[in-house]
Amino acid sequence: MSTETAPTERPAAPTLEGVAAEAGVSRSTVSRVINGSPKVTPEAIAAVEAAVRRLGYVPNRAARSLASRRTESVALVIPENTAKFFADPYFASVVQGAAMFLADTSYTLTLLIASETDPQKTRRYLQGGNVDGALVLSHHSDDRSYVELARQIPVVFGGRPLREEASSACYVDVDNVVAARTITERLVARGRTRLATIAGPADMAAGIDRLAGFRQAVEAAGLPEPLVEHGDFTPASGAEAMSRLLDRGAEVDGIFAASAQMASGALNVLRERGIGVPDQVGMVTIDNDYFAQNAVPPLTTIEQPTAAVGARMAEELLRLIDDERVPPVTMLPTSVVERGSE
Amino acid sequence: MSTETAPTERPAAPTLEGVAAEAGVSRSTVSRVINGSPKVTPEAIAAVEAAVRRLGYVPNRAARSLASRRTESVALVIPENTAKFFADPYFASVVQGAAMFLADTSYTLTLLIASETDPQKTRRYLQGGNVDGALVLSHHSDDRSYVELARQIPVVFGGRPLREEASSACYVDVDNVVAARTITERLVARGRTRLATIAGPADMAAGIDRLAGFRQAVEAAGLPEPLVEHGDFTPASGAEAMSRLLDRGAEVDGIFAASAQMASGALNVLRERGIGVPDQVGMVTIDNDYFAQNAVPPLTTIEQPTAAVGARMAEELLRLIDDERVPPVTMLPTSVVERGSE
DNA sequence: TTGTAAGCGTTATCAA
DNA sequence: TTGATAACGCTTACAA
Repeated sequence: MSTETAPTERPAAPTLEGVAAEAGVSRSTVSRVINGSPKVTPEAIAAVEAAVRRLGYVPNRAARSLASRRTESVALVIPENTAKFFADPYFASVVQGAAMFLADTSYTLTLLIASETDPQKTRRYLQGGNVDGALVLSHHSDDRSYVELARQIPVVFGGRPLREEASSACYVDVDNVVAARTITERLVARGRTRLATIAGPADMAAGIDRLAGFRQAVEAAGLPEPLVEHGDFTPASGAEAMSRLLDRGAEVDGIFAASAQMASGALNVLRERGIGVPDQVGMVTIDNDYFAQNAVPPLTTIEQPTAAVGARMAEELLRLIDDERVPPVTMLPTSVVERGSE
Repeated sequence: MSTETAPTERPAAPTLEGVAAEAGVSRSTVSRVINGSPKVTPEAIAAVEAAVRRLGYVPNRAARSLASRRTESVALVIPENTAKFFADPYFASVVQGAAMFLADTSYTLTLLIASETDPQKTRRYLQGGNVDGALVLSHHSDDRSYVELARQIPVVFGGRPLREEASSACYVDVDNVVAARTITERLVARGRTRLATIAGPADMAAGIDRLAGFRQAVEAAGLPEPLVEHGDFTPASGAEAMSRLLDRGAEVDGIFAASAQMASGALNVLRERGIGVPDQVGMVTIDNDYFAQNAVPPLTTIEQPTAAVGARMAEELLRLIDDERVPPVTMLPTSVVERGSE
């Protein structure tokens, strides 16, 4: 009868100590080689590297972290309420950008869903030395706690946090005001004069800024007070806002939807009511995702460098972790994608 | 002159030792309380918990991991080549399901982008004791290495791995054969007789299985040999496949697209060529994502419990980690969503 | 039930 | 340049 009880037989992983023995040097020297210290002789390096290869040695992260007091990992904080977080192409792309950037570094990305029921859990995790820093993709008005967090550990926000007073935090974003103004100007250039907007939430920076940009364009063109209905950036909310807009009875010939998802929902309503785009009403939006691309008709929109936003966030966070200076605000450029829907 | 040089002043985090002193017990007792050991008196528990609260103590993950030899974290392995991984609503939803499930446990989810240029990096990470297990969402033919990996650490696959010989791995999936057959039968029930399919990649289980299910339905109905064109599940590939299908000149009155994204691309081509759906040709697909929902016309499709797949994967992985037995194959049920496009 | 003490695998300090 | 040796903060036999 075998005395083995373990269902899975895993050989003990080689340790730094084992490598030291194999290479005929001390643990310190092995550690130095592993960490690329310059103060090691070529022979020692060679011996250690050979031993590492022979044994298939991989440093133990926990031990390293315990001794060095650095985890080499950062958290990506995602608000739980954004249940469909990943369903949003914008977020998906930002995450992708951050993940790809970090993949080329020694850092690891930990996904942290911020529990609504137990916000403390998130803070405990973040402050418990589990990560060296955090990327926060909230955007919501309740980002208050994260702004505070930024005083405790390095944090980079994706999108301008509403409460900017805490200058210790830095963020990466696009200029939503300019983007909205620019795309609205296309509507104006097409001769649209009775404008309306399906705006985003009034408690999110992107919602506020895009509405502001839209208003700037309307005023600059000397057009009458525009109609405004709010949505929450989702297709369904866009459809509802569009209905409300139409039900107000006012004539509208140009619409700026603050997100392509809302534009997509709005287009469905227009189609149902038999209103042609761009024949009867022009439509422009923001986000060059598949909602904008596959809309019927395809939409003239603003393209944001979403992956670049994520990558830049990660980059700045690592800088912050290394105690380097980073600009408090980084604005990435957007561009217009012309598709004739305006 | 101050002797402080640290740019950021962070007070030393309270340790278990500090809590022990504060509570007037030994470190072991604190540890027991923290870990919910039953062998502690209520008084001791109260004292420790009070001390923990007073000090705001948070256990150090690295130390705990080092001592217990468990990391309490699992990796989500994502193939780098799937550049638009997150852009795929299916993956996004599975990740979401896994993340939400884990959020309610003590486990952490680490995003691991599998570098193509340096596959060893991924294996080293996975085998280096950085995680207690891994969730693999590859689906591709090159999942060979991951199947091997499953012999080293607990692994749960999302979607049937092509090389199933390694029975040490387990996976969670839906029955793609049945799903494809079922939805194709709707086409048949509508009286469609000249069927075609825009199939998925021939080197992915989902592609193979859906094609097989489609063929089963065609044969069962006694219909003639169907036309087959392959795509890679993306909208663009669906459009191209649709074009090829039409260019073959054969009359087709019913199409099964193996993914809603491909169906979406195909619909664009049909629209351009003035072919009405469902008037002239019926279309059914798989995935009840926004591509299916917002297609024109909205598509009759198969709904998969995507989030549940992710949650189940995570659940089984934790079981595996606890050395419990889990079924090698878990099939989650799908359902038909009728929208009249067939 | 509680405490003592020996690790867990690295890094870091300080002599040599 | 190298090597002892002491942390790092926690878990876990083993004793009491």
